[in-house]
Formats: sequence, structure tokens, C-alpha cells
Amino acid sequence: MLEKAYAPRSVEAKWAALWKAKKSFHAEAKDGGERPYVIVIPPPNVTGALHIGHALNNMLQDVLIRYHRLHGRVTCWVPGTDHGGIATQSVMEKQLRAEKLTRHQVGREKFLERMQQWTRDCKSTILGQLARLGCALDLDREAFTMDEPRARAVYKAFEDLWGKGLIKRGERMVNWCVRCGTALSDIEVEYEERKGKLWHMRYPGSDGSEGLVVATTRPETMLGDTAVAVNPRDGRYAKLVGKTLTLPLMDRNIPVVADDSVDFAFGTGAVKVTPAHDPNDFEISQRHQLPSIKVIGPDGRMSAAAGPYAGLSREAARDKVVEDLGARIEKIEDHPHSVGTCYRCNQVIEPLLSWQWFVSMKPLAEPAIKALDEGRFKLFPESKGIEYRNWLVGIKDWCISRQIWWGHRIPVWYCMGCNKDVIGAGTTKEESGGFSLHQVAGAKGVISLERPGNCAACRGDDWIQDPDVLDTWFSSGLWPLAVFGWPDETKDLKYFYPTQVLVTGYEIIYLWVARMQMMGLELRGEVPFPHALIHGIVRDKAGKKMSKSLGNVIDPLVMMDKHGTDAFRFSLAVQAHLGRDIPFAEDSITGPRNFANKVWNSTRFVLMNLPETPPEGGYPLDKLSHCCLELADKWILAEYQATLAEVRKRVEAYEIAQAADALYTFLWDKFCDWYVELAKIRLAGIDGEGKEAARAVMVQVLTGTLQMLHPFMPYITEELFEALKPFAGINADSVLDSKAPALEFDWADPETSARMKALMEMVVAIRTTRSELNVPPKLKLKAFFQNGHDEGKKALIQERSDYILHLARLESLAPAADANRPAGSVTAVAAGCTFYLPLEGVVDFQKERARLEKELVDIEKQLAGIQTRLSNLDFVKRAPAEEVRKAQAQRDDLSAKKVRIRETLASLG
RNA sequence: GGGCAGUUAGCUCAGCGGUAGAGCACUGUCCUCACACGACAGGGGUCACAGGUUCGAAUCCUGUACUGCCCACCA
Repeated sequence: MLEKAYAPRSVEAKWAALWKAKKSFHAEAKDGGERPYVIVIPPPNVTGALHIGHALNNMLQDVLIRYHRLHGRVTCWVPGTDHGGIATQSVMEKQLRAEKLTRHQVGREKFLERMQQWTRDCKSTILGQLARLGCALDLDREAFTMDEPRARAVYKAFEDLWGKGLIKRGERMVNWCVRCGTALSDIEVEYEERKGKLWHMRYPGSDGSEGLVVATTRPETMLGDTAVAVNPRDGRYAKLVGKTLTLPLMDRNIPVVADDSVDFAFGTGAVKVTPAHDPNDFEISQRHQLPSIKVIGPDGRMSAAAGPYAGLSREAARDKVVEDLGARIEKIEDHPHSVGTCYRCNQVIEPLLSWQWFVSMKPLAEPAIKALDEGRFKLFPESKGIEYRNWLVGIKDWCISRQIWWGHRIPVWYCMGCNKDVIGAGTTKEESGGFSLHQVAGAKGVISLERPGNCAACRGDDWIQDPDVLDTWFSSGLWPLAVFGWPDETKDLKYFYPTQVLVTGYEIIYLWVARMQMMGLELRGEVPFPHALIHGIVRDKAGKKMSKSLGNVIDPLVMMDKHGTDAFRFSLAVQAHLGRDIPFAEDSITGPRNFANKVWNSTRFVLMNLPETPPEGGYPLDKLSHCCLELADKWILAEYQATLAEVRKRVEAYEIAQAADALYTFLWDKFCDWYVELAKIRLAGIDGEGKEAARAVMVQVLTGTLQMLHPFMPYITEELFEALKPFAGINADSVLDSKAPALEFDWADPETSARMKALMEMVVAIRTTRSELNVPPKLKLKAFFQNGHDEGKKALIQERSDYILHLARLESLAPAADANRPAGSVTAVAAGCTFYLPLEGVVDFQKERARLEKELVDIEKQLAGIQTRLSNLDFVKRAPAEEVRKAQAQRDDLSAKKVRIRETLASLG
């Protein structure tokens, strides 16, 4: 016998252990046959434990995997983790800081050793958490973006793109994070609006004239100015173009150039040009052959080129420059503007001119756009596809080199013999970092995964590897290919690739989804997955992002411990609408937790009403001649069938929330509240055939519902299925190994549903009357009914009076002796029938009168609405006949009801 | 500046051409022999606003106002 309330702990432990022991989630590649259903996990970074967003992401994938497995597909869900580049290196640097160490003190090799150890620990934490969540991952396929097979994939991709001329090295303006000490790609920069100022400063003419005034938000960069630009059509400055100005503080002569990019409505219409520290200025400098002067170094401090300001921080230099300019600053305005910040550490980004590696993206984006346009790739929800497309159309080159240590080292080597003169003296073989590419800027590289042999040119073997590592997203972009052994044409790759769907949050559509599409198309000529399910972010109830600093994070493990994994999963699932954020608080789990208990207890009830040992073959529906089924049976079977169809439609459209909701509503509101209550009549009786029919229907419908619910609530459904399956006549070891329910007969029947609906309305009407008049629930009433002229209703009531008796708690129900209300009775009207409940001395008839009067008002209001509609000839003429009929039926029903209530009121005196 | 979402019951959200739903919260009755993590009943919304299309609009179209997100070279 099951416990009275569902206790998740032991059940979860039992099934998790069982799945693991049986390797339930492992799939082997086959030589053909039906295509498997494959998902590769978005590999979590090895930065620590998983958060609630990971729980959402993985729950969704698990739902899809388990669903498709139940529906007969071979499924494979590949687990793995991502080395996480800057993010993970930051975590380690923080640890080092606690030991008062820097990574440079530790050294590259030792640092990487520590990273490896950390990664090992972290991976096991993550996999443990995923297992706890119930994820049906194929653990034999676990991959890591920096393990050996993945390293080969990265090398191959680099070599391929390099060979096609799509990877280039160059000195360009990049986003430099001063704290992380590395370049970032454009999409790794986040912009935020900040309060700033606009300084107007005067640059005098070299000839002693008054010159002009430039406006800037960054006065400190003036130290690196090499020109001032004005719009060629701006009359105010026409006579200055071609002249030179004297740069204050630096006493340098700089030209005034005319450039179309200058907006003469902004500021003073004159722009100071600092090519080394502003992307726009850099472009202007390219157009006018202006020199670049780097006055800010990679450490965020002013460089030697800044003269007396060298060594100052950017902020201090700004203050000092402003102070030193003195009266040459003619105006200071408030000027809010957006500032780029590092997406990992939130520090202000410094645009910096430096040597980096770039991927030309235009040629890669074109096939991706084509794939989208041709429908070979689709995002869910579709609206995300618009944003995705726009981004691809406007794509820029991708800076892939990072000046950090944790990552795939760029597979390019420089021969020290050949490059003696160009490689800076400061570089050693072991140590690098900072502005490393400057030092190898002019060197000629050789591509190789391993250290090359003797140099083809000078026969030397003294090599230095390019010190930079690749952007972590470079390897992530290869993930779906790499997990199956690409570039080797493995059996796995042939069978499992391409995958079916990628499940991820909208925040990494560009960073990751787009890159995978492009890489997949470029390297293998097909999309790595045809669908992307895009979900939102889990936020707190106030709509704020969860973050440690805000202190509003919810730990999924704690939630699972306290309320059970299934309830936790379901609480996310019911809110997982495509592309929408999920407001979440601990109390979000209350409903789902109660639901889990409801699932548990409904099964408990069914089991209590079955014999101890199941009959041979269980209680299959097909053995049951349909003649043994009564109204409620046919009704619930139809509802069940409709629910199965609904759930399938929703899951296949990735509408997980709606699918979960359909199951919830069916099980609770239909199966428990109506069907089970009605089945009790037969279960309590001795009628052999009827009892068997009720048992069969309950067992079959519940078992099937549990199977369909399994993807959402894997643990509890396994436990209950196990108890139920012999009665259902199912042999499978577990839900996971069973087949989703399929009904051979079409149970949908308008007649059945109309009859059931009428009975339900009658029951509700009687209950409402009882409740509103405070009739004690325990009191069983004698009741009489009047069916007006509807003989069908009379037959229905008499045939199924047992339903009404049971659900409305009546002792008896008989036709009223005459057309009048029996003395001392109260009234309930529904479905064209009137019910009289003699309650002399029990209820307050003043209350009854008030109640009926109120109901009458409601009815008249409704009736008026319908009558207006029906008296509209256009409606009758143009609306579908079905709608008109519906309205008429409603009108007839309401007016009959009105008449009944009026009669009753009249008889109340 | 451009794009994309959203604006529905106290709260969080579904619904997306036939006249408003759920969960939680609230009120009342009941510990009725599966479940008080429960049952039954109830209160509560001019579906942001203004036009338009339609027999009929929360639902489609146009515009407005807020809110959020994304993109963009706002010196």
C-alpha cells in the first residue's frame, strides 16, 4: 500500500539508481533505420554549480527526450561541459587572489594544472546535479570542449577556415577588457546607459588664430589626438579644413580634416580624432592616413606616449587633463551616453588598437541566412528568427583571439630562427600574455596542432607558439559536430548527426546558436539542427534577474530537496512558454507539489479498488465489450483521448507549458473530480461487470496519463506506473521502456459529451443551491425534478439518477408530482430542468428568495445579450449556422430557466 | 535611431475571431471511508487607450501611451 502522501526522497533515489545501473539512457549508433532523436546539451561552463536557469534548460530537453522515447524513437542526449574561457579563468584568478597570488606568479603551466583539477571537480558537481534533476543523459558520451577529441575538432576547423582565407591576423580596433586583460568580440560587450559629461575644449590654430572647440566625453584621450574632423558641408569650419591646430598640453600640430561621418548637429560639430582609442576615430584615420598614438595601455593606465600623464589610470588622467586644460575648457554639459562593459566582469571596455585574429563572417553568414529563409532552420518562437536574421545580415568580423591562458591555444607557431628580428625581445617561450601579438606582429606563422619539426626555411627547431587562446565560443560553435567525433567520419557522426533540436536561452542566440549554424554549414554543408527551442530567463517574482549580488538566487538543489524534483520540474514546465521569462519564487512550487500529491493519491485510490493480484493480462480496454461501459466511462475516454492529442500537438510545437497544463487539467479537473467520483458508485457496489468496467477504465486512463506525464515528472510516474502496470497489462520494466498510450477506437461522441455536460450542470446547480443556503453537506436530501417538455432530459435523469444522487448528495430523486413547486422546497435550475429540494425548517426562505432574485437578474442580463445578437439579421444570415444554433440553444435554455425561477419566486409569495 | 516582445482578476500568467480562463491569494461550508498538499461553492476583470475591418474583436489591421529586451560608429 502506498503512503498517504507522496514522499519524493526515497522514490527519487530508487529510480535514479536504477536508471544509472541499467544505463537506461545509452544509445548505440546503428547502420540505418529510422533517424534517432538527438539533442546535444548546451554545455554548462565549469565555473561552479548549476543555477535555476540550467534546471529550466535541462528540464526542457529531458521532456523532449523522454517524450520522443515514449513515442518509439531511439533517443540520445549528449552531456558535456564547456571550459568557459574568461569566465572560468576569472574564477581561478579569484581563488589565487585569496592566496595573494597572480596567475603570472604561478606561471602558465602550473596555472593550467590547477585549472584542470578545478575542471574535474566542477564536472562531477554538474553531472551530479543533472542526474538529480532526472536528466536522461547518455553519460557514456560525456564530452568537454577542451578534451582531446574536441581539441582535434578545433584544430581542424581552424585549419579549414585558415585554408579558405577566412581566418586572418591584423591590427584592428578591438574591445579590450582592462580587468580580464584580453580582447573581446563585439557581442561580448554589453552596453549600459551611464551619466556622463560632454567637455567642450578649445584647440587653438597653429598660426595663433582662435582655432575651434571640440566636444568629447573622454577628455583624457585628447593626449592621443592626431586630427580634428569636421563635416565637409559645415560652413562654420570650411576655412579651417587643411589648416592645423595645436593640441593643448601636448604641443603637437594636428590637421583639420573633412569627413562625412561627422554630425554637425552634435556638440560643436568638430570631433577630436583619437585613432588608437575609438572605433570611429580609427575609421576616420584610415580614410585620411592619420597616425595612431596609443596613449592608454592594456592595463588601463596611460602609456609613455601620454608624456607627463604616463602611469596614471584612465580616471586620474581625465581629472588631471581637465584640470590642466583650465580655461581652454569652455563648457561642461551633462551627457548621458552608453558605455560598453565586459559581459564577464562588468568593467568598462577600452577600445584599443591591437593585433588580433579575426574570422571573416560575411561568407559564413550567407549560408546561414539562406538556411533560415528556406526553412531548413527555424527558431521557436518564430519572432526570434527575425532578430537572428537581422544580426546575421549586419554581421561583422569576429575577433577570436583572447589574451588569456585557459582555452585552446591558437595552433600557429613561429620559428625563432626566421623571425629573430620581428619577435620582440620581451617574449619568452613560456611566458606570454598582455600584448603578445604585438611582439609577433610581423612574424610568419606555421599552422600545426603539435610543435612542428624542423623549420622548412632555416632547418631550425626553435619554435614559439602563438601565445593567445581562442574565444571559448569558437569551440562551442563546433559542439554538435565535435561531440560525435568530427572531423573523423565516425559511425556516431553518421548516425546521430545532425541533431534534432537545440534548446537554449535567447541570451546566447548570437554568441552560440548562430555560430553553430554557420560552422555546421561551412564545415559539413548542413545545419547542425533544424530547430532551436528558445526559452527565457528565470527571474525573481519582481522580474529581476537572479544574481548573487542581489541575493535573490534560488538554488535548484535546495528546491528539489524541499519539495521534490518532480514538483520543481513541473513548476518550471508550466511556466515555460516559448521565449518568455519565468517569474519564480519558492511558492511557485506549491501548486505543482500539491499536484504531485494528487497524482499520488489518485493512483493510491485506484490501487485500493483493485484486487491484490492482477487478473491475467490485466484490465485491457479491448477485452471489454463496449456495452459494459456507461456514460461516465465513455466520457472520460473521450476526454482522455483529446488530452493525449493535445499534449502531443503541444510538445511537438515545443509548447511545453501548454502540454503540462493539459495534463494537469485533465488529471485533476476531469479524472479526479468527476470520473473517479462517479466510478465510486460502481466500485462500492457488487455489480461484477460494471465494477470491472470501471476498474478497466480507471487503470487504463490513469496509466496512460502517467506515461504522458512521465517526461515532466519522471520519478513519481515511474513509481506509480510500477504498481499499476500489471493491472494495465503492460510488461515494460519502466515507463521509460514502455510505449506511449494509443487508443484504437475513436471515443469522441457529441451525444455522450452533451449528456454528461447536462448532468454536470444539474449537479453543480444543486450543489450551488445547497451551498448558498448553507445546507449541511452531510444532510442527504430528497429531491424532485421537473423536465418541462424535454422527455429526453427526463430519461437522462432517470437513467443516471445515480450520478446526481451521489454527486449532489441526495437521498432520492423523483419526478415532481405536479407542475407546482412542492411546499417548503428550494429550487435549482439547470439544463432545462428544475430541481426541488424540500427543506422546510432547514433553510431561510428569505435567503432563498434573495438568491433567486439575484440569479434572475443575471439570467436576464445574459438573455438580453443573446437576444440582441439573434435579432440582428446580419448575424443570423452571415454567421456560421453552427454559431446561430448555439446561440439559439443558449437562448432557449436561459429563457426556460428564467420562466422556472419566476414561477418559483411567484410561489414563494 | 532601428527592430522584437509585452500591457487580460489582488499577484503571476494562459487564451489569440463567437462574447473571458488557470494557479496562487481571498470568502463561506465541510477533517464525506484517495488526497486538508483535500472537497464543494462563492466574490473579483469596460481584456492599456483611440480608430478601423467584421454579423461579431481580448483575439485581425492602423495609430498612441507606457514596460522590457535586442541591435546601432549618441564625439
